Amino acid sequence: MTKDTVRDKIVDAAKKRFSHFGYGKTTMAEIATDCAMSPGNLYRFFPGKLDIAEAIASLDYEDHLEHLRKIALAPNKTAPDRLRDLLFAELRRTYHKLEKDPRVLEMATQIGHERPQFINWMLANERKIIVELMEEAERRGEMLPPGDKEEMAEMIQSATMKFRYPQLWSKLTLPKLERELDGVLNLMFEGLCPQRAAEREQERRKIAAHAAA
Amino acid sequence: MTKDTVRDKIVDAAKKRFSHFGYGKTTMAEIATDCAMSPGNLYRFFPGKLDIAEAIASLDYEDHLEHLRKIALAPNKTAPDRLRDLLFAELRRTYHKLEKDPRVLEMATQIGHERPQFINWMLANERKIIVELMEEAERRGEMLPPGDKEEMAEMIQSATMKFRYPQLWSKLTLPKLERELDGVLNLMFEGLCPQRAAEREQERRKIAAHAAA
DNA sequence: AGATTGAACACTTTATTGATTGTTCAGAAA
DNA sequence: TTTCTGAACAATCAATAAAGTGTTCAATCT
Repeated sequence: MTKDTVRDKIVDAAKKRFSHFGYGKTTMAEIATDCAMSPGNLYRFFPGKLDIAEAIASLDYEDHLEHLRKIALAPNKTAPDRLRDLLFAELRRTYHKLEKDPRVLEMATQIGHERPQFINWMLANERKIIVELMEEAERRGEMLPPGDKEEMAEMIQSATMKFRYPQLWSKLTLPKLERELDGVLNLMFEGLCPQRAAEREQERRKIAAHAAA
Repeated sequence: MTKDTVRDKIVDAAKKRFSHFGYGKTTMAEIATDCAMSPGNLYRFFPGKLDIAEAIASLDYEDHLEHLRKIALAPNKTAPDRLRDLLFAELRRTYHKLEKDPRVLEMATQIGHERPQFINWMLANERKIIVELMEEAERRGEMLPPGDKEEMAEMIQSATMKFRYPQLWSKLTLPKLERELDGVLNLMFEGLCPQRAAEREQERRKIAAHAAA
C-alpha cells in the first residue's frame, strides 16, 4: 500500500470519528485502531492530531473553492452580479455548515485558533478567485475600476468580514445577514458616490415623468 | 448627601479599583469599604456589579461621543472627509484604549459578553452621528446619494465592523488597520463604480497628456 | 417611616487530585 | 534497512473539594 493511500485511510477513519463523536472526544488510539495500526505509526503520516483535522478541512474546502470558481466565471452575468453571487455563496455555505453541526464548529474554531495561517491561506485563495473574476470581466470588455486588483480584492474581503464566519461575531439570523450583505454590496457598487447617485436620481425622475405622461 | 452624589462616589471608588486591580479582582465589599458603607447598601444604587462597570464605561463613552459629533460636523470639510475622520477617530480610540491597558479590555469583553444591548446602544449612537453628518451635508448643499440615511449608516457600520473592536478579531497593527480602513473607504466612495472610475481614468489621461505636452 | 447593616445563601472561581490522551522513541518485526 | 509497535512520558482534561464573592433580606439604627 502506497503512502498516499494510507494517508487517505487515516483521514477517512478520522473523518468518521470526528463527525460522529467530535474532535475532542476522538483519541489518536481510536483512529489508529480503526486503521489497524498503532498510535505511534500515525505520526509517520501526520505531524499531529490537528493536522489530520486540517487535512479533512482542506479536502472539503477544495470542493468549495471549485464551486466558487464556477460562480466567479459564470457566463451571461455581469461582474457585479458574479461578485454578488460569490459572496452570497460563501455566506450561505459557512452559515449552514456551522449551523447544522456543532462538531464542525468545534473543528473550525480549533483550527482557527491554533492555525491562523490556515485561515490566511483560505482567504488568499478566495482573493485569487476575486482577482480571476475581475480579469475575466476585463477579458469580456466590461468596464472596471482601475487600480491593483489584488489590493481591491483585499478591501472587498475587509468590508465583508462580518459575513465570512457569521456566528463567531454576531447572532444574526441568515435572512438578516443576507439583507446586510446586500446593503454593503450596494454601498460598494454605487452607494456613496454622489455623481453616480445623481445620475441614477435623474434617470429615476425621467422614468417617473414618462409614467405620469 | 443626595442620591446622585452617592452614586458618583461609588462610581469613583469602583473606577479606581477597576483600573488598578482589574474588574475581576475587585470585590463589592472593597468598593463598599472605600465608600464607608456596607456591601448591601451598594444595591440601593446599582442593580449589580456589572452595572457599576457599565456606568463607568458610559461616562467615558459620552465624552467620546461628543468628540465624534464635533468631527462629524466640522466646518470646511466635505462629507466624505468628515466620515473618514469619524471612522479613523473611532479606530484609533478603541485601539489605543484596549492596547495600553489589559484591565480596560477585561471590562470591555465582560460588558460585551453579558450586555450585548449596551453594545447595540453604542452602535445606535454612532449611527445617529453618521446620520447627522449626512443631514448636515444636505444642509450645506453637498451632493448626497439618495435613499434612507439610517439604513445607509447601518451599512457603513457593517462594512467597517473589522475596525470597531480591532483586537478582538485580528492581531493587525494599527498602521495595517489604518491602511485597510483607508482602502475600504475608497471602495465605498468610488471603488467599484465603473462609470465613476472611468471618469477618473479619463481625467488622469488628460492630465498625463497635458504633462507630456 | 426610611436608610443601613452584615450575616446567610447561592453561585462562581480556584486549587488539587487523578485519569486520560497526544506524542515520543527504543526496540521488535518484516 | 525500513516499517511499525507499544510502553513510557509529559501535557491536558475531568472531577472534586475548598475558598471566595455577588446578592439578598431580616434585623438594626436614625
